[in-house]
Amino acid sequence: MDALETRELRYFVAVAEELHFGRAAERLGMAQPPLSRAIQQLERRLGVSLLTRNRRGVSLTGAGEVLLHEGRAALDASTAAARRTRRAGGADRPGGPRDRLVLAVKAAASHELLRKLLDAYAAEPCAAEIEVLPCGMCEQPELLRDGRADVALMHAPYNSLAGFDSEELMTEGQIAVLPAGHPLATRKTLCLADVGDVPDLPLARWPRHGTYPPGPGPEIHDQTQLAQLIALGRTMAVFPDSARSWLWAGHTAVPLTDAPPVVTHIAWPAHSRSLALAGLIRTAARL
Amino acid sequence: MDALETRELRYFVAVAEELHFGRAAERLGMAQPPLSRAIQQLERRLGVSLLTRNRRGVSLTGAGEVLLHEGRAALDASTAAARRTRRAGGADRPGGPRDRLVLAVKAAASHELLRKLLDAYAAEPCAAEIEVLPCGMCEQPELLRDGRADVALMHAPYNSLAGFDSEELMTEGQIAVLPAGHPLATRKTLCLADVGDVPDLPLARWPRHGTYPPGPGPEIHDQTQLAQLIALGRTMAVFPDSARSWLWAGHTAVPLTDAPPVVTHIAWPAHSRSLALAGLIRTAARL
DNA sequence: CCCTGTCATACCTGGTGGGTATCACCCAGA
DNA sequence: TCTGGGTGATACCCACCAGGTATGACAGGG
Repeated sequence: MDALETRELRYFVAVAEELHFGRAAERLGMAQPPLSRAIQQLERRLGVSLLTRNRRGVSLTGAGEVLLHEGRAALDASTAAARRTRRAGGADRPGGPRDRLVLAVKAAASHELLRKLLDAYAAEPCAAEIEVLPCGMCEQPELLRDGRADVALMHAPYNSLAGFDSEELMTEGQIAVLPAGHPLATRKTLCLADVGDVPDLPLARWPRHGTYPPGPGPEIHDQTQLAQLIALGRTMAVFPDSARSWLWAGHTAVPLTDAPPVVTHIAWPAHSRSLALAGLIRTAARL
Repeated sequence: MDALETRELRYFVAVAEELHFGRAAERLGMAQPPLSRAIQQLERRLGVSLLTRNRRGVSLTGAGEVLLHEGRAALDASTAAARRTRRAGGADRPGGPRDRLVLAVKAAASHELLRKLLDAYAAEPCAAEIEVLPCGMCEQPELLRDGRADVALMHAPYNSLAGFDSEELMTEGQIAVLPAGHPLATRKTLCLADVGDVPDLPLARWPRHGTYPPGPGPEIHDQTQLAQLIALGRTMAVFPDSARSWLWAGHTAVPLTDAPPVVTHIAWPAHSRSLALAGLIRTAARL
């Protein structure tokens, strides 16, 4: 049973995402006819039809959907192989560059825990060099899969730990971050029902994989913007307790009594076998 | 950051496993010179040296070890993409073949739980077809990774669930399976210390990924052979409680009081998005 | 009915993957 | 020290095929 060529996967994923041969070809930096032919050959090789070419455009068959998912995973694995190999390059020459780990952390996350972790790890004998890679609210899994990161701090239940190994580091409650002047801000505690549907303070919406969930709240793309909008009394947001560290003067934090606790994990690709990573995990587990 | 071509990975993995260009080329069905050149090109492309060609043979650098691991994973992902796409082929045509799931199960496992699961699932409306794939004692992860199976029954702590999603199905104790006439077989219970080092009954050894752990016991490669050797009084083995279902007349099972419990899980690749699979998992979780 | 936008087909070309022949090197053994 | 077997690297050649251009087939929309 033969593996698909990376080129075939790259082509198919482009077409499946664009649902348009011309645009896909442009994105791939090639002409449309060879792309059409390559997809046909792929379909013939697999003995399966992947796309239905109906009048005015293209759509995916069931098998096409499967190949889109699996193909993305395979491409990620392949680029991860290239990246991690490059990063490991030369690290075994004595006197060469030291082992190096890339740790993905939400840019918006509190840095208390992170600092503790980095300090504790740096004190270890023969610790590797840690490069901290700040990322968005839910892109750690992607970074781990395609090899841009080796290990990440994730927050259940916001991030899914599916497919990774992980260790639990910390559990905390959640707070509602409100404009200081708002009536709700005078309360000692709130529950989810209180904050879910406040007409003048619709919950801000974060993008998940590039698209925003529906709802009345404003669309947010970075934390400063959110902080601004809260201070202006336009929106509110729900965060883990440790978010108190970045609150502004115009903000008020009120504990949410019935919000699910947020659990910070350190997570890494399940098949990792690096000594440096094992050391970091051991350090983290001891915190 | 470009993904590596499948061909490059296949070549490198072959060389890294054989540590010999000639044999690797033979295994790949090609001549040695183009293989040498391809590996050189790969090293140049990555800007990293992967192999040290010393006198009399080849060995892996640190980066080479990384690429061997990551490359295997990428190749598995790629063949999984091909296999799963082929399997999904045509399943969306009305009247075409139904959706089909491949369930990997240890050939030696008791079939009580499996039968319950299959019966319950078959009763579901619009259940997919389940193909049961019997496998060895620890190859389920491999089958899931390279797409030969979609879902598996695994036994913690014998199988590692790392990298998969899973649901717990059943917990059971363990027993020692002994020759009926042996003095130990008269005991009501045993503990691990009792069975670990019996001079005339060394524990049988199972292969793990093709190699046998060291020890005095006989090397086993299938369950019938093991049953035979136990009945002959040459060895003993430790199994989950449900293994009682295949005991022979000449065997005696004695509960182990301090052996870790064996937890049967249903496990599947973390990124799966198939409706049929979701149905099977729901059924399993309700058992 | 033509025009436009889409994907497929036909045909050509250059790059490259793979083959054969051979070299360079290292160690073993006489 | 010479020689021979076994290793990976180099030189060179060829055929195939990935990719390009030009064009066709077909469906809607004005």
